[in-house]
Amino acid sequence: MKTADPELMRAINRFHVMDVIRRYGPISRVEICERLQLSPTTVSAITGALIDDALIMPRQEGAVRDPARGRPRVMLELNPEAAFVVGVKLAPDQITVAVTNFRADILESLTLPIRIDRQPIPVIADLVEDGVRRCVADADLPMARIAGLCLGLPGLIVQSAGLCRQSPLFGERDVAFGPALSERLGIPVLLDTDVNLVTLAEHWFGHGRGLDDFMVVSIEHSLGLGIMHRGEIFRGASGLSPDLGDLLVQQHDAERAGIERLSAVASGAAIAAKLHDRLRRDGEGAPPSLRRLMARLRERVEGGDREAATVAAAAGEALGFAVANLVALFAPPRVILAGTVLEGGEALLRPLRETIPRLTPPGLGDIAEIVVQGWEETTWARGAAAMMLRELYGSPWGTTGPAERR
Amino acid sequence: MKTADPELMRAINRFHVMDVIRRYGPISRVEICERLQLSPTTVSAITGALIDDALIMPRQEGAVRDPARGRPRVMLELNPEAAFVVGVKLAPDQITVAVTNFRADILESLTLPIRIDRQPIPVIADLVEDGVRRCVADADLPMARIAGLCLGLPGLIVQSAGLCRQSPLFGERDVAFGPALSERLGIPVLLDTDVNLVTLAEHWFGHGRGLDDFMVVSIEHSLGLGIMHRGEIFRGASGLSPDLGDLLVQQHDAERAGIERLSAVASGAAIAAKLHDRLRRDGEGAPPSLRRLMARLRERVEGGDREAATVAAAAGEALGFAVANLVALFAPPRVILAGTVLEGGEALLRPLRETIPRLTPPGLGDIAEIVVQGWEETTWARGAAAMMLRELYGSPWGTTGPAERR
DNA sequence: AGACTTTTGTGTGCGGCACGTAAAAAATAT
DNA sequence: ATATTTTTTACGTGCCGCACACAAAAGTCT
Repeated sequence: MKTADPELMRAINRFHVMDVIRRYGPISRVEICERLQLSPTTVSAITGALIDDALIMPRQEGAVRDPARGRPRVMLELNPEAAFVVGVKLAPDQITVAVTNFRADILESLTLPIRIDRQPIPVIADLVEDGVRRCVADADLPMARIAGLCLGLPGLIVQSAGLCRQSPLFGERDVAFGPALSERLGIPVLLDTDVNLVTLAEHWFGHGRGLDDFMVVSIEHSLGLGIMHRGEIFRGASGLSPDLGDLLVQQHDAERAGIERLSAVASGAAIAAKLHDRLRRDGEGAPPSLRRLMARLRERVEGGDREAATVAAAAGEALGFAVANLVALFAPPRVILAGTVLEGGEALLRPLRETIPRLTPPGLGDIAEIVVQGWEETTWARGAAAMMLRELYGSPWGTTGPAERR
Repeated sequence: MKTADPELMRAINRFHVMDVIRRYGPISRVEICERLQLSPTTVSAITGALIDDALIMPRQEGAVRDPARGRPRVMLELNPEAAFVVGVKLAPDQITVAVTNFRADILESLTLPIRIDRQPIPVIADLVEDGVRRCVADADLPMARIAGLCLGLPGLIVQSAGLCRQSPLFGERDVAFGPALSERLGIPVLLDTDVNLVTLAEHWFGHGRGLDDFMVVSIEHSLGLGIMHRGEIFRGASGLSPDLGDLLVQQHDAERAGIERLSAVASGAAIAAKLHDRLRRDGEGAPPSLRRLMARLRERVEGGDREAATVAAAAGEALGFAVANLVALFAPPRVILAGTVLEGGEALLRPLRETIPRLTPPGLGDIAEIVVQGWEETTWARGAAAMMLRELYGSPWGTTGPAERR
């Protein structure tokens, strides 16, 4: 923790004001005073400075109040054009790019269904750079107006350094992908786990709104775990976010009992591998995308394919085991399940839903509520934007918080 | 997070100065300036106030410096008599009480080998009250000079409320033991998990010194898990500390495969239960204390008792599994193993030591260093003192940090 | 040896900045 | 015009940092 000086004090309060305007805006100065327990003087000074910086702007209309007497309130809101940011998500089979404004509204997005899995790093960087430049151009913005970029990908990431320690997408370890992109595009680049972006998005706009503690489990090609803990994204000691795939589970189906990494049982990649075998045996080709594959899984299970059902059930139970352990540790009031694999249907979901309460410790069982979040391509993009915007808001100590539903 | 005002600013800096003096004291004002990057003016003002409050005191001697020229430094150090606190630890078979001064030096301690397990709550409270009053009297202090008491016990504790949600020591749930004791003794009482006290003690004085991230696994009657995360004791969402015993493990010994709570395999209580059967069968009486029991376990294993060895090995492996999972989540640079059960010897320790690196994810394997801490009765007592002192230091946001070895 | 210089640590006015209180000004409804 | 509510302005307090003065010892010159 830093020592305090007037500058820090100002930064803290300025950030709070920004944050309240983002969450509850349009909002008047008096209301900000109430929410933050700051004096009108301070609020006026800070909002004045923010208006001068064009980060927020006043709006005359809409100042309704019950007894509409007295001087009308001047509502303040974020200036959507104060900054623009780019969010990028890398997955094994696609690159997605989105441009948002200062309110994390998506202005333009672009999906490239390209298999980047195991491509050389410079090639991936090329693809990302092209995608970003194209998307920014489509949004009718010059690169100079882009304040920053946030890129999410699966793996072990040291966010602070923009370093990818390890990822299923990269053949190499310890890739400084953040600095490399920053160099290419000439803008600040944040690197983070894809699931952390979704976690932040859920916090600002989704099921995590109003909650300072919740957990997101994403089940795509890789498994991801995002933890919101006391309003901050939880990162392990080295700044590494925890990797759900590295958790160990017990296999309790009889044939091969033993300890395995969760990613070997329940990830999209693992399920795909097991299903590919099955499909090939039956003379079917492998579907091109994870989404298609999951649709195929569901068809098969509904068609009575026992083997496919077993694969799905094993995955669901293993996930349940892991989630129950996580609940025991973090006691989150809500667990959000997300990811393409959930489209595999009830064959996977039912065992998962049943296992979690069964294995959760009795004292905590009533605490965690399980929510399944239909995956929207836009969710993560807003998350990436939010992650970058949080930097721009100038947070003195980290995360911000959820937006009010309006 | 609070909004900032000059008062908070002062509180932050004042706390920092206190903390630096505790960690590195005796220390001169200049050195404080260097460490905290505060101006001499500020440091002088703050130390002046602290001296006025008799929390710290100057000391002329010992102001050595390489080229011993110029005005000699006035060293500042904590005033050991600024406050006194009491630490209490409850275990199923004993109550331990210690009185410490403002530097967490133990002045007087007292161990009552009483089985409190399942006694009615008021009886336990009586015993604690008596023990505390006696120990304070032995330290030649009137109760009025005791600034507070911190009590550690196994179970699920909501520290902020002094509430014991659940404990192996109490027959009831949701016992407001903190307020009850506070009422009886007329002093502030903090309630916390016993392992959190040890964790804080390790941070201030032990193997966690200088580390902002580490984990403590305590293996006594119950299993305990203490996590130091970014210099703060990690608590789950509801303020509950995670309970290691609630973690799930796979039993991979053939006879009864399946999912079990770790506490059913590796806790002192579980081992004791299994061993009692064995001892009774052989016509031996059950040893009175956990420590004795563990000695017996070791004798047996060294004497070639296969069944005892199996019990120990199963416990070790299950613990290893759990710890490996925790390492995957928190990536702590160090894991401290502590607790009476470790005195059970290599039969338990070896499998534990072997399992952890085997199951730790490859990317993190080199990160976590495993340390076995010989259990000292004094450790937790200093922890309890530290926990209470931290409050007295007036921390604006939580924990402090390690002391410098001198 | 004694006075002077050098060196370093500590305390004191002063300005800057941020917050808060109180009162004035602004802007509308009655 | 009056009442009411919001916002701004004027002023006071507290804290930090700067520059400087003061304090105390070691070295140095006469």
